[in-house]
Amino acid sequence: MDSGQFPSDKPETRIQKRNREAILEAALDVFSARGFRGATVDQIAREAGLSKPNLLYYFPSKEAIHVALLTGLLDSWLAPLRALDPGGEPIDEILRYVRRKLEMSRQMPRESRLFANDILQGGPHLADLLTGVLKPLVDEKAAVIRDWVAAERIAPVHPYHLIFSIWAQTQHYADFDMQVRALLPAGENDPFPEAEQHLVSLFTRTLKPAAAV
Amino acid sequence: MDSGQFPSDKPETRIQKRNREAILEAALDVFSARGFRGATVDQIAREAGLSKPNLLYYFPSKEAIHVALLTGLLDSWLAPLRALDPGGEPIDEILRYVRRKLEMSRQMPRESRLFANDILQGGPHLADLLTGVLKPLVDEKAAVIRDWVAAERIAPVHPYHLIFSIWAQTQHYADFDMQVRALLPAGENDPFPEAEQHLVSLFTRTLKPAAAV
DNA sequence: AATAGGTTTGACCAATTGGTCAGGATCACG
DNA sequence: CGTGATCCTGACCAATTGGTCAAACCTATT
Repeated sequence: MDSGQFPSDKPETRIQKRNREAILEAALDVFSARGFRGATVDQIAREAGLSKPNLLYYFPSKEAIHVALLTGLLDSWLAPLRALDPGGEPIDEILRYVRRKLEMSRQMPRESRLFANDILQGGPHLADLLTGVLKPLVDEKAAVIRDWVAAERIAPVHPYHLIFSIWAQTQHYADFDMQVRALLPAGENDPFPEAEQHLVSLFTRTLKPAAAV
Repeated sequence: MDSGQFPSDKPETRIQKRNREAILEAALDVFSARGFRGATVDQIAREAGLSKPNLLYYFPSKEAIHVALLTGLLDSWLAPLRALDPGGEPIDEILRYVRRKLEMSRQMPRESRLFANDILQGGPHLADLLTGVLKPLVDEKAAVIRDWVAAERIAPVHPYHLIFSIWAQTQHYADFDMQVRALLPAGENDPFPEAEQHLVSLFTRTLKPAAAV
């Protein structure tokens, strides 16, 4: 149950770089669309333009590809939360976070579905990463929110559940895209502009403190 | 690509009833935990206490079990939304809906994950049901919300996106349960009471109209 | 051009999986 | 009790799948 992709001491060849990237790109496509078990190594290889044995020359196993993909993507996936600035204006900061997260659902729906697929099934490949790198980050930012509440700069709100609210609603537009488009009236084919308006308004109302003393 | 479970003219025997129920119960367990492709007929059969050929005596195929499960469950899954009463007090009605939906996430997480798994992957078995039965219902209730807004009984809000907000946040506690529990501080092992408080507060603030004239 | 190391492939394998089938066991009912 | 319908099973099958391997093929360096 190794993570694959250990950094060998030898430098990476041009070919290695190109193929590893092609594999991860193809794997993102296939894993996010069909889940870990639903994806086949053959599909990934074909989409990466390689033969199956050749793909397995670069990664020791299907699982290793999946883990390498999750680990490699986690950082950029968490960047918006990292950017939440304790020194900024609370409501601006949180709204910026909401907007960036929604933008990621729009631009990187495959990544969102990739994580969702794994967590939905108990996070067999993600659980460790979650408690290892996500939890400390969330604890840190939850503390920031708690302080903003204590200073009465935003309305009282449970920090962790506020974060869950942001995740749930923004990622919903990536993970459940099919449902969203199926249900929205036919006219508008791009849900995101109205989603942004809606979420900004919802969180503004949720967070604006009661009229100052 | 038949739906299975056509209503035969012959009446159902005791044994048929018992076994069909056992199969669907086992299938709910397995499909919700591993997704359609990740589930095996053998697992379902074992968990239902039957042999694989015996299970296939009751349902013609794995797909038929899945479809029968989804169709059979959809109604009870949508009951809370159906119960939204156009004649009731708007904010009470919506909050009651939020509470019932959250309660379902708590009591029926498997059903939530079952639907989530399918929609996540483009809804191969759910798309038709969605546009067929869910869409009319959502259109109807969105109209109710639109009227409440027009009558200034709740703050201005996009009806469809409000519904998405409710779904996303309540189902989050079922679908992403593993993540929620991994991230929440260790002390509290039951996220739901605080989630309810949080969501009630969030939607109250979102919906309460500006001070009356 | 030789050669050593990196890259690619076709052929293959064992395990798993969805599904079939012929026949045996059991049940309901006259 | 007998008999037809229902219920159940072991053995089997074809297809798919993750992974291996020896040999062939490139490519960079001397």
